[in-house]
Amino acid sequence: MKDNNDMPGHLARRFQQIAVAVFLAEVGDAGFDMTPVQYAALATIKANPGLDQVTLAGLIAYDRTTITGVIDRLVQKGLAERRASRRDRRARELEVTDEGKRTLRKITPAVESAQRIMLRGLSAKEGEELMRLLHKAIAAGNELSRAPLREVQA
Amino acid sequence: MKDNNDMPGHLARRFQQIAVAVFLAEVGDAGFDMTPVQYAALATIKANPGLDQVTLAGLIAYDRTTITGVIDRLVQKGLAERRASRRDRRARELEVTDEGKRTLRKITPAVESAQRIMLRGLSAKEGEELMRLLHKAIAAGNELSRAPLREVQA
DNA sequence: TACTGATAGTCAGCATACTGAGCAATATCG
DNA sequence: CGATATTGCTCAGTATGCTGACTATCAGTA
Repeated sequence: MKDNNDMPGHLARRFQQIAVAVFLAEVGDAGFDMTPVQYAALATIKANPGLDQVTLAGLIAYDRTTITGVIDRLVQKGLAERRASRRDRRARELEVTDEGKRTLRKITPAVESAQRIMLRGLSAKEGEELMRLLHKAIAAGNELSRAPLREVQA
Repeated sequence: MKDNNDMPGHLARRFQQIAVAVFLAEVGDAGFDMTPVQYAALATIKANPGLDQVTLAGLIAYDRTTITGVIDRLVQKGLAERRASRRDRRARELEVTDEGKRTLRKITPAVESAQRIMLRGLSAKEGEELMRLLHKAIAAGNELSRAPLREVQA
């Protein structure tokens, strides 16, 4: 009888659950109110100023319907801006505000600390191996979800 | 500049995202409408007939407030029953119905197929190593989430 | 036994995620 | 050019997951 705990799907869920809890705890202790999803979106906007929502979704593998709400909240907190594009009036160009940049700078240590904590049961070598295997499994399954990773076109 | 894709938290999210999509696709193709969370709950009730909701939550590491809705849906589909306990009038005893048992039997091949697909990018050895590392990381982080795994007391 | 604390379950509220539908704008092709 | 297809975004609806609060009940103790 196969136990739930021997199923990769169940382990995936539990690891993610812990990862989110650790992230929120570290970031919260540092005095910030931001989710992992919001952080990834904000950091990606900063690295690609002026990108549109679909491109952002592709870069971090979010569903396009999820991005809408995430950006709503970043905008509402004053960390990002959403402007109509002039080249394509359907699209919204995204920018990080000055306060968003300040927040990103100050929050980074807590984010990095969270990444260490969620691997604290593993040696450095095991941690790297886990990352490698996750990468490989994800690459093979990328197209199986509605929100696959998409590279930017040059 | 550390990329999102080098952060274990982000990889955890993506792997889980793919795992859920694969599960829903396989189970849906087999003609069933069940989520990974519902499946784990139903299978665990079947393996521990008469258990209460808090114990169930501990066995699969769900939050107790999440369990309520999951069981609501299992009951609504006619797959499980919720009865008041006679020993403790606060508690609800959970059972799998006959149809729930039939469903579990018939759905198992699709569930196992999903587990294989989500590891299809890895060799058998790599798949086992990924499971081992996830187990180890999860064990170390178990107490960091609000819904840790709890063993049953004998 | 009365008081205190802990426990089982639910609920409201918020934040992902997804399905499917729809609108507006752009791209493509006959 | 005009019909059609595609694309960017949003919205309604559903299902996790969590925080925090609340009720009912139970357990332990003075």
